[in-house]
Amino acid sequence: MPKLGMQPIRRAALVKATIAEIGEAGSLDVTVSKIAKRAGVSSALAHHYFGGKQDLLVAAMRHILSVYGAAVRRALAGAKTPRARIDGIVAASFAPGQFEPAVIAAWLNFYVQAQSAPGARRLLAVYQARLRSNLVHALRPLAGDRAPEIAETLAAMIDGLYIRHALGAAPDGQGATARVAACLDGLLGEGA
Amino acid sequence: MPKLGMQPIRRAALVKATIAEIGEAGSLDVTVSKIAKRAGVSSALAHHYFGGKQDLLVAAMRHILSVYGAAVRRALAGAKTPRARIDGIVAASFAPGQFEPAVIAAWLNFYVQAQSAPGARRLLAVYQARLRSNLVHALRPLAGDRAPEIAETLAAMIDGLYIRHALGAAPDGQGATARVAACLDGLLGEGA
DNA sequence: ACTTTGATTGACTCGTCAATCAACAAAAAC
DNA sequence: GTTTTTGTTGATTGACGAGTCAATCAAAGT
Repeated sequence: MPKLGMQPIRRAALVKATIAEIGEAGSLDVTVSKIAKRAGVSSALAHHYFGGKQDLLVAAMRHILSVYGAAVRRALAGAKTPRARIDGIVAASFAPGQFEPAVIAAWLNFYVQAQSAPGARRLLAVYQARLRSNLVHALRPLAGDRAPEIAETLAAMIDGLYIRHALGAAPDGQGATARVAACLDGLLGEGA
Repeated sequence: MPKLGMQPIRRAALVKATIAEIGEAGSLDVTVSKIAKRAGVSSALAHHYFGGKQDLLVAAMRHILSVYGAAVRRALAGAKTPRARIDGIVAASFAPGQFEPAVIAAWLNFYVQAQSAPGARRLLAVYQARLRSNLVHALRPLAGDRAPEIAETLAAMIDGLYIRHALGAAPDGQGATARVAACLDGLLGEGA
């Protein structure tokens, strides 16, 4: 079987298996052996393609974030009006895919990691900055100078609603979108 | 040295040490030995007073939540107007004590635990329900029928802003209180 | 004095897991 | 046809950590 060009295939499989394992465990307390077994290889191979357990976990987190980033970009591409841009960002953040157990587990553990792991903190900062930038850009025509602070408020609402829906009874984002919209209307309604 | 009535003292010391250790590690990946050493006792004693590591961690989480609950209750006691009640809840949620590294670590890991540990999930549900109840009660005179949904929105904002401040550059809650107030004004401003 | 009882520990067991290594298989290169 | 490169694993190691236990110590009760 050992054909050429296995590297990217194995890496992808291992990352996928890592995410699945994290989702099943709910935490980063996963073993390399279990991951490797799920990917259909030996644990030694996981160490071969990734330096060690840490690198595997980082790669998994990075993959999750890149998927989310791509969804946001896709949502923004098809939006013409400022309001549609905001709605797109919100919709992407509350898309069904974001509420898969593995994705929820990844995000929550990412927050935990961001406390102490400089790499994770930096990555989180990048994604938060990008989100804020997108929101400010969309809000500028609607709110003028108040765009930055409203963006911060919306970003916090997105995070807060996500966690509440992720850990609450409703396993999807139903209602969250409407709640953000109502809040935005309220904030835009009152003049400077 | 072995006097009588050491049980509560040791338990308290062990809980305190556990929280400190969690704060230092940033995660629940702490060893009983380290905790016991920090509390000035042997690891065997930790197993003696608590059944095992799990119980120790649960006790620590429970303590953190009870401290927060007490702070909220204290804030509500000295508030007379509905608006003062809301401000009190918000102020308690963003009090300096809530942003100590150990407390932040506890909350973030509590979210992680709530995914899969039924006990943690139940505890979280209780505290969220209590927060929502307090908010609805305070909002009723101000918003009438819309109190429940506005409460949900405020609760999400509190959670979201907390996480952003906990993991962001600002290690305190400065600005968060004002942002909640502005959002609330917006939501109350527009009629049904 | 003697016994019971709570407090306390050091030493030990047992399991787990990350990481390493030597070796083997298959394809490619020469 | 040999050598090199790439893919792959089983077995092993070394460390670490949770939980147990028998034994010790000091006070309180009788």
